Amino acid sequence: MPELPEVETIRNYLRLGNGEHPSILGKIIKSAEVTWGRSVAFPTNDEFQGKITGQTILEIDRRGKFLIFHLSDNELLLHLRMSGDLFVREEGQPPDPYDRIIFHLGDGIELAFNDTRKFGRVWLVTDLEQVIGNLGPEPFDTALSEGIFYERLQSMKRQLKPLLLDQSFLAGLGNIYSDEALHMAHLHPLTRSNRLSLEQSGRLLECIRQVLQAGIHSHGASIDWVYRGGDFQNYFRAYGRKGLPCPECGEPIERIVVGQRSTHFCPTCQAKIE
DNA sequence: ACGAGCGCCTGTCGGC
DNA sequence: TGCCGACAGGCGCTCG
Repeated sequence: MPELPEVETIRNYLRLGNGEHPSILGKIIKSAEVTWGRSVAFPTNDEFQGKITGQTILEIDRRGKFLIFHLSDNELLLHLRMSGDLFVREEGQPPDPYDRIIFHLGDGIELAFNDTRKFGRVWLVTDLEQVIGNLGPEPFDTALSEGIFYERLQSMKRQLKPLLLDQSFLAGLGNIYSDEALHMAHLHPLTRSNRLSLEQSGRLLECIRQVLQAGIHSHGASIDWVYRGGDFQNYFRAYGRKGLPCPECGEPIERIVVGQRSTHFCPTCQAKIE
């Protein structure tokens, strides 16, 4: 499900609370109840439950699509993949059938890692690099200049769409926001990265930042049965709009498959650069 | 170096 | 109505 804006929304929800419940910062993990073993990527299930018990949630960060819980002794990383979500609930509620891990936080509060499709994973480590060492730069990192971005694009001959989905190139974009960024930047998804001019690559970086910022501002996108709150789906320019008019020129949006992922673009606005 | 194909999972939707 | 394939916000692996 979630890409950078959705993960950021969940991070804020957990850090700040939402009126229904308070922030979970400062809470102590009394126990972790794992109901789907493979949700725990590292260490073993028993070690995970043993080590995490008694640790305090000091702070919650985000890196790309990863949530990072800084605990008193360890780092807890969480990746929601396609259908994962996190809910703070009062204890004693009937369990949801798709809860995979329940963290009991005391004070009658629990944090549920809910994941219909079971692709999501958690890690409990001492060194973050063990899990996120290969991630590319954070899109909003001011150290990521136009010049650096241009050089990174020039150094490869990748199709733009799969490249933007590659988390070691740039951390945080998924299928929605990469289609949206390419449409805003007027770049064809199959254009090779080394064909971009300095100006085009600068525009791409700027558009990536704009769509992510807009997504965060809308509290993410809500599609299908998953997710709550966000309304960025009402502002899609290309994603999921096959056959509907391009918001800029009115031509029908096309859908193709690239790297097994559906890809939406305007054949007029996003001409391919050979 | 790069991309295609597949596996991991469960649910929804549209067509016949 | 019932079945069946396509599809879904992700990613790691193997194979050319």
